[in-house]
Amino acid sequence: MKLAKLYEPQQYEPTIYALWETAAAFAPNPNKDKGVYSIVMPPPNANGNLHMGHALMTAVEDILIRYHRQKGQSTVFIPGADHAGFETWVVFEKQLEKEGKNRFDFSREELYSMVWEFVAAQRGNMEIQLRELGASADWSKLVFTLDKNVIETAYKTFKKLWDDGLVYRGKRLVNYCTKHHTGFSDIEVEYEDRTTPLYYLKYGPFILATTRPETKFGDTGVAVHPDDKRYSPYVGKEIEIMGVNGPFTIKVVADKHVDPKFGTGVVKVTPAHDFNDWDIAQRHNLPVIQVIGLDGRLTERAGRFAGMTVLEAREAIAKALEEKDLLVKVERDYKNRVGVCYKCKTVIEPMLMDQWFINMKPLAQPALEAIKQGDITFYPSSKGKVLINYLKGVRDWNISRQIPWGIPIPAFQNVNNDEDWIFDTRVEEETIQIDGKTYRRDPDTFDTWFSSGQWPFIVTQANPGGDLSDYYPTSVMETGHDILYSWVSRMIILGLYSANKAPFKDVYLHGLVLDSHGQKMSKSKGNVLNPQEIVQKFGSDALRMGIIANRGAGNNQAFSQAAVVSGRNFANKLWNIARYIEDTIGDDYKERAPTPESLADHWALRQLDRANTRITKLLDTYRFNEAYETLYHLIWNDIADWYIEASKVSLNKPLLAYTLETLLKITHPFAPFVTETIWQTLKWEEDMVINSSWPEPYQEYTVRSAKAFTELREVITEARFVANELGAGKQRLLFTDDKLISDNHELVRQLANLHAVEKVDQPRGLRLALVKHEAWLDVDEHTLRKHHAKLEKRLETTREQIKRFELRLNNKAYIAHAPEKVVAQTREQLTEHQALRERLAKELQVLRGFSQK
RNA sequence: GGGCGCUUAGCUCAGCUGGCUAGAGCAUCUCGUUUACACCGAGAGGGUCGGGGGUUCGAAUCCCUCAGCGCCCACCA
Repeated sequence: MKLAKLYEPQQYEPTIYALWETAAAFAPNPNKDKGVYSIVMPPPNANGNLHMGHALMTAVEDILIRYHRQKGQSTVFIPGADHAGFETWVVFEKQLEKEGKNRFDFSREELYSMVWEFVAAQRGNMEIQLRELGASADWSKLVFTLDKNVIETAYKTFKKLWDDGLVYRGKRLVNYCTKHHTGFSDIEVEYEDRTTPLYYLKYGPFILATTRPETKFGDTGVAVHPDDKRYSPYVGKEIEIMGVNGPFTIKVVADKHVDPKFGTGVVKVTPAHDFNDWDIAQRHNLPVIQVIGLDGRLTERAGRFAGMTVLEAREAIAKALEEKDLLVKVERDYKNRVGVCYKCKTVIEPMLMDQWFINMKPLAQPALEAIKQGDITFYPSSKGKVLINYLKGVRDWNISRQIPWGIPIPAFQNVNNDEDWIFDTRVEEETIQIDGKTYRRDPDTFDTWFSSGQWPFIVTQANPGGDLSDYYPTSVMETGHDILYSWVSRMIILGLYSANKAPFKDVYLHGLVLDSHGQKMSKSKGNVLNPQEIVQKFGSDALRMGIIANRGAGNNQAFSQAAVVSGRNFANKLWNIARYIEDTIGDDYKERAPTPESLADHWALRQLDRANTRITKLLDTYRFNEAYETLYHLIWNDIADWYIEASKVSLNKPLLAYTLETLLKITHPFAPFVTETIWQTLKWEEDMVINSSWPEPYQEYTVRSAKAFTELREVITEARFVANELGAGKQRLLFTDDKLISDNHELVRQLANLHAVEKVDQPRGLRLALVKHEAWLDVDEHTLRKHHAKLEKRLETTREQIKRFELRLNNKAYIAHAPEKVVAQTREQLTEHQALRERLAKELQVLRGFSQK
């Protein structure tokens, strides 16, 4: 035998993957007669390692890819690697710090090439890991997010937005991390509940509450609600305030933003350091004064407090105010929500900066319509609603980042005129000359999402491995639900804008893979599971099946090692089915004519056909867990438990071969390695299962024979059940004149583990509670009596069920309204249960007879 | 405050357009080494589908309501 007793995945997986790769099995079929199918892989971070989320992502995407490839579509799975702008920059800068270096000691070019080397050293790891996960991606089509074509396309789009007036340079408040020295877009900011003191200050004639006394040097107004009678005399007036650095005057404005019920109903307005205050200042023409610098320290404007950090200044100023008797009280345990940097948790400072913004409203409109019209279908559908809700309130997108690791923004500013900006892609030059004027380049880079938002059309229409335009729009975008806004929405928006078509037809969103206790995996908690370790331990197929089992779309769910173990066992089960078949018919058996002979043959063909139809339907609707469950039951409960066992009594070699071949084909998307290993070990016709065709519906069986087999199954199951209950060891089964049992007595004997199945003239012993057949277990009176109580209980349940069916059928409305099929089914059930009742009652009578003796 | 979910067996979760006795994996109990498989086989127990109301011949599924939990967004001077 070629197949070992135990399937040990580690022994085969690398070889199998290499086999596919050298055979170029992942390349799209040039024949597009059956249509095209494409998935663009969300590019993993080029310098990182894969986590469980990637394992789930790969499982789902690769199942779809392999399935559609087998269906004969020209299928491509396009891999990518992400430079991951800010993410990678954070890791790099940390390392730089460790070496005692500072980013400001280097030029942009120097830093860029340093990070490039840093990433290059790591690159390849994640590609190896994707291979381990079995991703059948076409590696010749891999795109790195900093490839020339990517940058060129990003520039083209930026130019188009520029020309269309959809991108603008604006001095705005942006979310700024003072540790990482960069601004963010609105959706990148995380919010946390923090305890902050709430200071009540004397402010001229008012008392007002603030959490940020350190910004008071930037105050340019005081605001009250327009309807607030307490303060209406002051509105519009300039009032004098005593401050820590002496008196100053300030204007009182009325603005609806102010909540009269909060604090004292008076707000100081600091336009340069608060988003709402900025808005108030815009509405009332208040000046803007910056008192916090990009380094997070107070500026000269703060007088003797200049140079202090925000927190230092807060304490110092509060103290100074107290000394001047300007501090009324402090609420120490006030809780408020503050924006923090999602990497370092530093409090985000709203900072007045010149940045490039994309005007989102006009761009979001077509995306909204596309989703509403159903041009894009979401799985789960609720995520479509979430996205619509987001797009309706979408705000302008800040795409400038003050980090060197990314695509340089192709814009230059006239050194003599701040307002004069031009588009130019000569970003490697610090300054350029045009018409005798000198322009200095923008030192910033694009937000990573600006280029990755164009990913689907970049990798299809500008793929360095060849034109893949025919594969745009892609078939489905599969990614994590946590990047619905940051990525999926931008892809839709920019796809519609640049390529005039939504970038994908379907969106399938998976949830987070949590640890076994339902906690989010994170390095700090130390609960991160490494997919590689799981693969090493249980095999790639096991991880794939374990991670999709019992998992619905869009929901976060705990990782279950038990499910992976179950997947490993399942792979082993399939392996052993193959072993049995190899042992029975040899490893080079070629005949596959699936001509059913025995009842089991007919039944097996029907089960295969039914399962195949069902799995096909489920995969077409992204119901992976149900598809897997269906497959699991087909293989384990139908084929292994029944058909293989039945074939030991009546062997049909070609049909056995056909069964295995079909199983390998439909299992392949779920368990690519074990199926290919078996396929390669047995010499099947087609060279590789990855290239095999998905089985067509096959109905060359007779339903009557298939049903007859299910009746035999009932006989066997009942015999097993009763024998088990009696606990009296191997039994003898008797029947009078039953053709089905007579014809299949050996099958019944073996599968029910009986001593013998015999035809008798006078039955004796315990009659089986069967509806359609009469059979007895040849047990003695003593055993029979023990069984009495159990029989009574069964009769009782049967009676209850009959009552329920009768009740339903006596309901005229039910007969009138329910579909005929359902009614007929109920009638049938009633008849069957009535027959069962008769038999059980009769049996009990016999038993009572014994008891009375 | 706005939006989106979740609550089903001891645990983790499936259950599509309402229709078999509500399912799976793991766990539990009983029996079993019959050469494909102990990563196994045969069998069993276990759920008033969060509570209440409604629509319907029929509700885990649709609607309302209450309770609990979670996520996202906005606001928090």
